[in-house]
Amino acid sequence: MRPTVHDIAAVAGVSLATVDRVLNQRPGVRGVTRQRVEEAIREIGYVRDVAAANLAKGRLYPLVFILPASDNSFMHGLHAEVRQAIGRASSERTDIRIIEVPAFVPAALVAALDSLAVGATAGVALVAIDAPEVRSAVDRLVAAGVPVVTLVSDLTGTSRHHYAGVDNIAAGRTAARLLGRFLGGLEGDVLTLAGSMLVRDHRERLEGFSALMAEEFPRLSLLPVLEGRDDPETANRLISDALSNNGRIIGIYSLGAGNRGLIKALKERGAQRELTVVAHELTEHTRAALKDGVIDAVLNQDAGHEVRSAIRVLKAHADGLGLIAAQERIRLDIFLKDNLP
Amino acid sequence: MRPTVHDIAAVAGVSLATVDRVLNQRPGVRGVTRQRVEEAIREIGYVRDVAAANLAKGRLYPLVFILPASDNSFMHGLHAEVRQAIGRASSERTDIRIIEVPAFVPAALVAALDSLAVGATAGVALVAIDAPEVRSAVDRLVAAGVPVVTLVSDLTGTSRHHYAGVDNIAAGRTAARLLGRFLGGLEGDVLTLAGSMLVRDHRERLEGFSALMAEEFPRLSLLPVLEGRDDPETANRLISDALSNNGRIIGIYSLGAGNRGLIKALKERGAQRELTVVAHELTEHTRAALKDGVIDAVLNQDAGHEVRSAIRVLKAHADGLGLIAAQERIRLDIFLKDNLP
DNA sequence: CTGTTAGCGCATTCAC
DNA sequence: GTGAATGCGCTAACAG
Repeated sequence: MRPTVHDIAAVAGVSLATVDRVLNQRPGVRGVTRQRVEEAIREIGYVRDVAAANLAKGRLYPLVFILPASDNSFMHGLHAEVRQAIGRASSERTDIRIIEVPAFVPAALVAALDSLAVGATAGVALVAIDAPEVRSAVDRLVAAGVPVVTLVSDLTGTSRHHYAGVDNIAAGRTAARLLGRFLGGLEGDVLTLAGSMLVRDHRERLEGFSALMAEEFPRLSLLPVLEGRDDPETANRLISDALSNNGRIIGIYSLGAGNRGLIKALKERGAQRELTVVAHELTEHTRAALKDGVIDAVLNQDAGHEVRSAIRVLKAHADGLGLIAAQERIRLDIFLKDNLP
Repeated sequence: MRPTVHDIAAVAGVSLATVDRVLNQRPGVRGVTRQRVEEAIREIGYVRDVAAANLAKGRLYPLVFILPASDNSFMHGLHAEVRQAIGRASSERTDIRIIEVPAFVPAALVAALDSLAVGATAGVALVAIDAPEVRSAVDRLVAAGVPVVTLVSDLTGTSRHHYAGVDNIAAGRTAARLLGRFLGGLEGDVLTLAGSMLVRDHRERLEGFSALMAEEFPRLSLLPVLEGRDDPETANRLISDALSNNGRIIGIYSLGAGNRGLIKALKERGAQRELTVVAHELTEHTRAALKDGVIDAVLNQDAGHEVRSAIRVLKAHADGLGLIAAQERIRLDIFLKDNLP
């Protein structure tokens, strides 16, 4: 049988209360006594039973998810995953609240972060915007002792504890290799469509894509990036115009959301053009386009995994526990029409 | 506050013991009383606190993993993941035992399955061999009330509760499309290397690969499958011979393990031949080969995920709980040299 | 058949 | 500073 607090108490020759004080680093124990208890703990190899502790404490984890109110399928999916997590709240001892903020507006994000009552929240997950004021707001929160996890888009150079999302530079490079190899030895122009260069994930994808393209596929030349604000309408217009004005385009990398608009534009061109297309995020739209052959590959991040991971990480951090690193790594999923889930 | 057994007892006007009997479907309760309790449960929306229940029971989950003693990196990795799970045993209330059996020997697997003391084991995970005697042994175990999960390779047509592994037909199709597209419009022969047609996963991969090749890449013709028994030496010899004897080979699909031998053969040929290669399972060998450009893509199943999933599923089944389906889906990972973990 | 009671491992009052 | 006692939600003897 695995040792308990009673065993510690017996070995150290103190009472349960004292053991507990030491375990939870609370004051009111003489240095010598503390030493004795800590030695006993090490000696018998005690490890705390978290489940029992949580039961006794009636512990709840009040978590906050700050999500952008973007009207695209990926963000809808992310919202849905958080709501599903809310549905599991009782069995996971979590109490999750969603704060919606306008997309791409740093001030709104800062306001949301600052609104959080420190002490009343055990952890925060946010889809970060890469702006200085957001950085400071995050740092303030962390300094106040609140665990913070970035979701989908990271915020480097801050003290956030963890990033639950894919490696976007690797994503860009992967997209470039797929596009380059799928195009064989062809020569022509490649179009890139982003949401906004304000968010780090999009910038990084573009960076990785451009770098590998330059290194390995010199016969393909990159057109200046288009910014569609992850909005289907805008994306549609931008792509349509570009295809009309440039007959040399043979490949497209859509690295943001709002692919509905892209797909519409591609379908309108129809069989006129043989294009190879790589897009991000598996949604009902990209899935259908993949099946139809309108899109050749979809790179994806599993929103459900990201949300579950963020929760695990925040909880673990809230009570100083360890994690299974491999379990928290968010993979870059590559979908062809053959391996759709 | 969420309702407890006390609330049920109060509403139903019975004692805790009776509530418990109903909750755990134990005898010794009159029909009417049972009804009354069940109604109270529904009325107040009670859900059992599993952690508290396990604490009170001192519950342990004695699980058994039956693994083949194959000498290849993938199986070594799988073993390692199970051992890591054993390291987490105390916090997960599991007691995991590994039974090693010779690879590809149905009788050994059957013996291992039959050796399991029913009642003393809360669940079994096994890398299945697709043979009739194995089927019956699994069915016997399930009939005796032991939850069974197949790992890596499935056993359809049995009553096993769950399969923790990838969709191997989809894997084969995906490999075919990658190879086909990477080869552009080239014409030539494609070689397939399997471990053994005895295991279902290899058969299915080949099936998916052949089907898609025939459908979409008629200019590539498939050579008869080679069986390397997942053994590096054998694989090396088979591949070397094939490459020497046939100059038309332009692509290779290695759908089993033992890739060390394949890679050695490829390196010996060196720059003499421009080959496009897709292999399975990310190991130190395939990873290095991917980086070197010897292999173009690696399809992988995350052994860690498979093991953790098998454990979650067995535990959930052992006490009749639900799962998060998406969390238990084992993805087909596609690795290019750019998105290696 | 049903109820009382004493834990599981830990945290937390409230005395001493 | 330290300890004894009580309870978290649930289960399992043991009585009745």
